[in-house]
Amino acid sequence: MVSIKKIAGDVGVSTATVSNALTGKGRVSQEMVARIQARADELGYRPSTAARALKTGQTGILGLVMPDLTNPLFPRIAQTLSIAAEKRKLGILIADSRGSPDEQSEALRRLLDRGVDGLLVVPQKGTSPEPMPVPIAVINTASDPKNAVSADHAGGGVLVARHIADIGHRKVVILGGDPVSEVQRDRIAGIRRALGKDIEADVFWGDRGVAQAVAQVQAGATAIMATSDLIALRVRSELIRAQISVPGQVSLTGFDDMSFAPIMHPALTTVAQNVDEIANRAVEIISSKIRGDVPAREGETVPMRLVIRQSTAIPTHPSKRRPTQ
Amino acid sequence: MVSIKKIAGDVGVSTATVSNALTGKGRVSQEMVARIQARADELGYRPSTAARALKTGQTGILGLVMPDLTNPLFPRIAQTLSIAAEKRKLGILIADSRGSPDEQSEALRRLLDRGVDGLLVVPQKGTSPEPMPVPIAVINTASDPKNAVSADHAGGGVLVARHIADIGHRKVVILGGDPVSEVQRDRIAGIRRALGKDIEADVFWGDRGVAQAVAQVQAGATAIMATSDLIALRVRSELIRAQISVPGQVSLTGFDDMSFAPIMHPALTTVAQNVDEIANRAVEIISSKIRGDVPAREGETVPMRLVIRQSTAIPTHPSKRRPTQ
DNA sequence: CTTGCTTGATTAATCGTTCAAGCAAAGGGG
DNA sequence: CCCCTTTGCTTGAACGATTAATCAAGCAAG
Repeated sequence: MVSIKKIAGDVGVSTATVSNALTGKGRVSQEMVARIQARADELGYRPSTAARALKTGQTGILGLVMPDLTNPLFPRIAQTLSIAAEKRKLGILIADSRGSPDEQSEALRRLLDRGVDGLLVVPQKGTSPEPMPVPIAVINTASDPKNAVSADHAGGGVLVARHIADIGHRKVVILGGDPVSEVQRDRIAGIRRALGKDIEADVFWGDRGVAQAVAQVQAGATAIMATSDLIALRVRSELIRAQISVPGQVSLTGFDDMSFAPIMHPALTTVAQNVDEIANRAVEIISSKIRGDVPAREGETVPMRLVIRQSTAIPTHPSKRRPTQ
Repeated sequence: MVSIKKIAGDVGVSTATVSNALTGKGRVSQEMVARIQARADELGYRPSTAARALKTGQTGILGLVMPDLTNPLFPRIAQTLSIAAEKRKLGILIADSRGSPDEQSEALRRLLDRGVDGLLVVPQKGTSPEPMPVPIAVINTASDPKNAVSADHAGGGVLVARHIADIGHRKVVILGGDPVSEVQRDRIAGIRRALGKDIEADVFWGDRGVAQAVAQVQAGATAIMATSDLIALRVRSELIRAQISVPGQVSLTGFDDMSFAPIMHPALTTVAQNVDEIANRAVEIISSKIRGDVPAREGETVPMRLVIRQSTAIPTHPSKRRPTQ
């Protein structure tokens, strides 16, 4: 390994000067900087992150904790996060909290032991991580806007609900996966708010809810609004089994615009998160906190985007349609 | 931050003794070890990874490079990898090579700069990473078995093909996504081998291939074997549009057992990778190389598993069935 | 009583970098 | 001609651990 010392020896200066020249900090003449740079390049010098970390107390590494790396949204988050982090010369160390809050704390501890400079946390359903010795950015917790960046889940709910209302549905089913999830509760809250009281809406949850939703369609509901594409796909299967066509007899919507949403049949109308924006803001928050600045736009929510595809349509049976005002 | 020095001062010994006591290396009396341990626990001592890394030259961090973090298989790989690594007290730093071989090299370089002890690489389609200054484990390259661990893609092909043959199909379509991918070529090779020459099989590729496959079904093919669940789902949509039922008129198979495979309709027959096994072996290879041992079972391939669901069935039309011998 | 071995601890160097403090030379102002 | 400031570089300590070398003491054997 070629160190600063080697370069110093070759060029005939002290190590401090080399350090200064390379980092652009102290006072070094233009000419000297050039000579040192040149030699460094020749030797293929790479600074030792370990030494630097030891001296400065900063590793340049961010820890990323996800509730379950198996989460279908994880790839996109991880990717954008890693790109955003890289721009700021930060690395990302991953940890999996495997479903349990205890494991989440464990994961955080492990990351801290590794000396991360900051933490990016997508918290376990229903938990909010305790205060940490390093800056932390919480992703997608709806409730607590402090140092958190989240999609506007309620706003997303409003978007789909309005779409469904606009095209004339008046009896719908809302289908959630797990009532523990704040995110899903927020989405539902948004949906209900936008539906208003003109429109009849039942809320069902989980696997049992899927069956209930189908039954409700047979009882006259014309739209099913799922809080996740995964749930929507499950419903879709049940609907086929029950010989109910989409969007002919019932409209179907999801959330998150997962990989399969555009290629399933019919292509699913859904609400997409602006993952890029979220990831960038999260990293931005963290890195400004690390620098000691006050992060801008902290706590602001990121708007979602309605993606209208083929799974939603005007209710066929005129009697079920809402009269246009 | 509490350091070894603080503990040494408190207990009244030298830092060397503390280091020895805590790591269990040199010669320290039982009693002294206990006292030091106790004090360390009281103070909540955490060794500085930076200092250790600087001195020993080992960071305890593995770099993970994936061709595209958006890959639907990534979550499972990342999760198992991170668990496997953690067992061996290793961390995982991620990097994304964003589709291009150049970016892949870039990503590798960045990880090396961060001082990783080893590299886990899922290579870009059609590339194999050049020799590296640290141990490397290549995941899912079919061709070069050297320090690589891969699913037995060809074997997986054999499995589905045999299944399809067994239930009596005799005219089938094989549908690939991208001919550049060695993995997909291997899968197809396995399929063809197992089909033998009794069975008529056409191979199509990409988006255009989807349409061709559907046409071929209309011309009498009774099964479509896709090299990925994603492609299978796409075909499924086209089949619905063409009013062709699955598995009634055509059987459909995929690869990889992705999240949506069990919940789409009909549930997809597919071939699953043993992701756990692959990840564990990869980490095992790396960590034994780091320790300087010769890794066991290097280059061996990991068997795939056929998951039979509802998308495959005996061809309905007797004339299209293969006569049972 | 001397020699030699074992045990349990210490000393001091080292990893590669950063950074405050210091210092010599040059230049400018009075 | 002297003093002060600026420039450009050096000195040396420090970060927190590891580790080879050393050493004192205790004990057994001869």
